[in-house]
Amino acid sequence: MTRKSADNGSRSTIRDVAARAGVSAATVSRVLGGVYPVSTTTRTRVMRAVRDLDYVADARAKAIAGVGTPTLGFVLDDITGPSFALMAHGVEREATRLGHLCLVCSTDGDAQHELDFVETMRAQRAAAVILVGGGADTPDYRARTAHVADALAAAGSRLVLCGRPPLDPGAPVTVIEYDNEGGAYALCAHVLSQGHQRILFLGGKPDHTTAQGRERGYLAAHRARGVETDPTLRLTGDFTRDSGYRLMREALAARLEFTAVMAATDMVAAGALTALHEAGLTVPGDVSLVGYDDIPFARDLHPALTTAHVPYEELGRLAVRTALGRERGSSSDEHLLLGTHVVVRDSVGAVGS
Amino acid sequence: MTRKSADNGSRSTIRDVAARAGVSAATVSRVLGGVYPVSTTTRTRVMRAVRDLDYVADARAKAIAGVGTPTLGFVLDDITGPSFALMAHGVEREATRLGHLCLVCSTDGDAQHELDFVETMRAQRAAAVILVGGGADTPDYRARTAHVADALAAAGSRLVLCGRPPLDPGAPVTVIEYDNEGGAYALCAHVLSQGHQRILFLGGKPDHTTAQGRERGYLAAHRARGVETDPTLRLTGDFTRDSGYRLMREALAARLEFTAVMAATDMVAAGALTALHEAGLTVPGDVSLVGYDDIPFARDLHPALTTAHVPYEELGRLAVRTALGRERGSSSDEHLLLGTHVVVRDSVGAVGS
DNA sequence: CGGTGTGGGGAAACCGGTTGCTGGACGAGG
DNA sequence: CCTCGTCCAGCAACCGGTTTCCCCACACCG
Repeated sequence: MTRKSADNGSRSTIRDVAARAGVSAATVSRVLGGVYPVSTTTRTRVMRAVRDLDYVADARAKAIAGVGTPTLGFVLDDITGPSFALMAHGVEREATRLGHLCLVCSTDGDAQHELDFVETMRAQRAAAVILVGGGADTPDYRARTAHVADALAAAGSRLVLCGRPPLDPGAPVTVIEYDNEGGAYALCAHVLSQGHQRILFLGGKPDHTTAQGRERGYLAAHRARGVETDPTLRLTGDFTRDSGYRLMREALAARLEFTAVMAATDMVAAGALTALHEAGLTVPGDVSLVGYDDIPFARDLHPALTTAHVPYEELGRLAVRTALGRERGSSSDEHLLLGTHVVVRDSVGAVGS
Repeated sequence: MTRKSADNGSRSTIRDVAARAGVSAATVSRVLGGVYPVSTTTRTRVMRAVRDLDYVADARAKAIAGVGTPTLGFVLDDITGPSFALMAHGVEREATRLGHLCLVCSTDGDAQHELDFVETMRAQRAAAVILVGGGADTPDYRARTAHVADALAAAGSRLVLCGRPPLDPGAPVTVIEYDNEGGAYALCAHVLSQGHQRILFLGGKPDHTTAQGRERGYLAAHRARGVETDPTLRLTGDFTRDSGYRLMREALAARLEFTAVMAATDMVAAGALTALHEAGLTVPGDVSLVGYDDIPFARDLHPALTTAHVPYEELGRLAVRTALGRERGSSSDEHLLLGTHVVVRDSVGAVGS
């Protein structure tokens, strides 16, 4: 009555199974575990007891004993964002394909929360922790992230930065980025090639590295073509749909002059598009528009959005693969840069046509 | 050299900390754990050792010992779907708010995979498992799900069905649904009230309960208004954007007669809208369109989509709350039904106007 | 018939924590 | 000065598994 009673919600232990099968716990473990020689009669008896009790071994106990499925932590800003969702999907698929469990946490941009979660993952002895999505690249950020990277590395785990500002070289970190600047450059060059000279840039937070990269591309494309940029055409907000909507309304209200809009994100572009429609402007007739990310919805906007495709799902897959399967040079800090390409749809037209 | 060597990637144990602080493991545990009386000098020594070694207690070991954060499992079809993402967000937020970890798994509609994951969750001794998203309501499904529900309940855990066909009464399951039929009824009634008589229904898989509920609402609204329904106007596909696009093209090619389209999903509506645009039809001028779900993107379609709002995020929150905080009647099977309401935007017009 | 090899299974140590119980040291009071 | 009570810390058992080591029984062979 003191223990081993199965009356309350208590799960049955391996010893319960052993007792029911009339063998020792060791034998049950061996039957279940694998390749140790066990006589057929014993095996059947044990299996029968297992089935009768509907026994499942405690994964945590197995983990502690050194056997068992490693888990992997996954942190993102907000699963609600389509690009994050795509990465999450990639991560999750690849993790389960490799037989890993996936602990997830969204931070809503709270850096402290993020750090806390990484600490939790360390306590969980996660095989790797994947941090996803851009952030502010402050010295403070670098220091703190480098510290958790060290802590993780010391524990035999690994920190993966995915589409996020890399740390100083030497930090035990795997970085997987995609080319924000290159994609934005190509995209902006495309718009410029249609004759547009004044392109409104709807950016993200000023210290957000993803936003910075895309703005750099925007600027570089102008420079390469010898087109001067007007600082008043560069607005900052965040990566949400509402930001795009609001920024666009403000730009319209301020009577800013532009013939094209480059949004830092497809979401921003979607909001901007709605604002344009509401103002009675047509796209691409009156103004051209491009986004960034190529989220699935981009083609269902009207007009279908010209944007830069980022292989988000593949990014997530890659993150877990490199995090887990880093055979050679266990401490080598890898850095991958995935390319992006522009996909032309219907939202940009030639100026003056 | 045999053990306790910290050379490889091995994390430090509580005994390492104890040794370094010159105390026993029990004392370290008590210092860290909480309220047990410990002298100040000992406490400082231990804390110092903890900091030196950057020690974090193994959460799995704690869990096994009966202390520690319970986790909770979360299964969905595909995190990429906006409504799923919303629910996932709600689940995750509420779980972390309550101090629980969140193990996630997406099944891509594979029932076997789903069952496997639930089994894994049982092995993890998850506090609850939340199954999200509709499925086929076959006898086989009921039997298998009921079985895992029993297994979970026997282990002191709980299965939560969220927006998904309920089991036979008596099964130890918490069901949280939203009113598919009612929402579809209201939505369809709204369309009918604008004078539309022939409404194309773009449905999901025939045996999918969510799709069925919405179709029932569609039919009931017709019946209530005395409008006859034409079976050839009810097409089946799935809940994806591509399905809507394809179905709409087929309907157009087949020269089906209709003045309005009711899509089973906003995603389906998005695809359908694009197909309509491509065919040179205007919405709502030539044909009216409604969706279902009120995903964030719905208002950025052009025209902004009239649809039924489902409180997905709240649904997720509620799921974990009821799953975890079921105080009274530990074995009572609860059943919650959340209401939906139609949100009118610009995609339906009066017929003949 | 006895020695040896081997297959099968149990006792016990271990994984990394927690906690009940015990006991020593120290201060206070008689 | 002795005794008693309190405070603190350690020993050891326990959580639920795995695995090493060992022993027993049996078959086989000389």
